[in-house]
Amino acid sequence: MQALKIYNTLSREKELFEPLNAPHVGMYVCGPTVYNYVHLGNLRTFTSFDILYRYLNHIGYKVRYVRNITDVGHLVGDGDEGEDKIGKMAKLEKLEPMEIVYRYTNDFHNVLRTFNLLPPSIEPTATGHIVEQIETTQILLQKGLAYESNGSVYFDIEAYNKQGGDYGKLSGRILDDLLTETRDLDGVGEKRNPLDFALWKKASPEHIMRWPSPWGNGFPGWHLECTCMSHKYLGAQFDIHGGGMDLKFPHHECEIAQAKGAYDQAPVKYWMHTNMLTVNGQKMSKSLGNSFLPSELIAGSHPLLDQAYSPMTVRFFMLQSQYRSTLDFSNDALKAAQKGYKRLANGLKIIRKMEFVSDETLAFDDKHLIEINQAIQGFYDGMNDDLNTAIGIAQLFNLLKKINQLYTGQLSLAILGKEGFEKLKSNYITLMEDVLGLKEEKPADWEALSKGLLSLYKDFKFHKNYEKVDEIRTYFKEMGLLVKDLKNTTDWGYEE
RNA sequence: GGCUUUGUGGCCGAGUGGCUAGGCAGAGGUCUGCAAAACCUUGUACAGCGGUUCGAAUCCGCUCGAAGCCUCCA
Repeated sequence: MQALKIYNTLSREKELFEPLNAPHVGMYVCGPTVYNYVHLGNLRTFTSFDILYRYLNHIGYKVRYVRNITDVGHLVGDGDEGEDKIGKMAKLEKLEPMEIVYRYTNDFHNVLRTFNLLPPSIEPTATGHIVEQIETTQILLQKGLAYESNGSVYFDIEAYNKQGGDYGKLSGRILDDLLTETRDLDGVGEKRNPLDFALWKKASPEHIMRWPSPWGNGFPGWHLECTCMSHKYLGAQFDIHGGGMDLKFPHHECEIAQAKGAYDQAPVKYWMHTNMLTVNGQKMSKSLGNSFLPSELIAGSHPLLDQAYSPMTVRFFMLQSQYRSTLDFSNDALKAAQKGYKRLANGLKIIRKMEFVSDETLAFDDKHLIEINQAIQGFYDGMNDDLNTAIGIAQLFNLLKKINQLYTGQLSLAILGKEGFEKLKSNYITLMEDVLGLKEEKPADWEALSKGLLSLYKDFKFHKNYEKVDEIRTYFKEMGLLVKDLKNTTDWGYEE
């Protein structure tokens, strides 16, 4: 097993990853609120955890990866007073909330598939776990860590900290400072303390999404779902919890408080947070209006884009930086990424078809084997150091050099030796495809090629070179297609 | 204002006490019908100012710049 180190937000240090129940690993990642299309910044976070998931699997762990879908409870605007995001969209578009949820859940899944992210083991939804959320709320009430107020239930942060809680530890906040800052704010309303957050909210008469509860009709608070679902599927304690940095406070802080309060133990061993994708130095976010949809990127249809970029180009671009660094989006950077990715993809295409051929007349030189081993080791060293995909990619380029040398005949297979070749081939393919998830993008539309081929066909036919004419017909036939000689033109069609 | 980061060559982006990151772009070369690709060679970078050290881009301090969180956000 590789000695993987990951940066734990809780300790602010890189720690050796030691699962609670090796070889099993429990991993929870905060998924999207499905009230709108996911943008590129969201995608970066999920891509980072896709790498973690892939790498853990690759080095032999059995991972249960839970990533939720938030389909209720996430409110618009300030704290606990705003409208439900999904309910709002439903009203706006005159649709059922569930129609909103499904539309954007489908979009989310399509995007992730396009960018070659593996699906999680379990993808639970908040609305599917109302019962669990009510139960957890009851436990917290019983323990005196929550209170009911006008049909809503709030988590009592002061009570929690008096009982030994450490609200603020994850994000480095000092409770007294938080209290001082928020004391001036008005509109505390139902809450004893402005920091207290909703576990259960009473539904106003016009609120669409509502469930019966011991406190009347209402809906769960946003932070609660993650606590309940991670607890249900991963247990009271699990290994990894991830999400974007912007969720550290208050969302993850609240999760810790709820779980510790209800189940008396710190829920998570390693907290991981991914950094933001920026555009011209500013965080990409919907409210700033600088976000791209993945579809706009692929189509090149956004005013800030010079051209279209393929999904794997974007994936490569993201993997060139470490997940804890901000990554600034720019056309120049993406264009450079495109060239880099295409080079790697060419390597994949080349090595996949290459087989070892021995040649007794050439002497084996272990220099190349050593270099290949170093590159492979370098890849693992990089990945083991808090998933440094930038180093991983750099090592892939070192392997690529050998592949290209073989391809162009500047290095012969015999000199490299069978062991070196097999290592080169299997590692290059596995590390690139399985671990980094960078696959070949084959041209989906072969219209241009077929046009060229038909043009040659016409030429051969005109010169009565029927051998070549038949050869071209065979190429089409192999794809289930048929060349058709029409009166005025030549075309292809599907073979019936 | 508080908390947390961050400032690397033309661009992107790793590294972090002494040893080549890598990619893109640029220059020279090999190859080549032309071209492309590929390969080889090529970059005296680490915001500024002090300090610690035999030695700092890397540690410490200050200054300046940037970002994130503190309110929904991946």
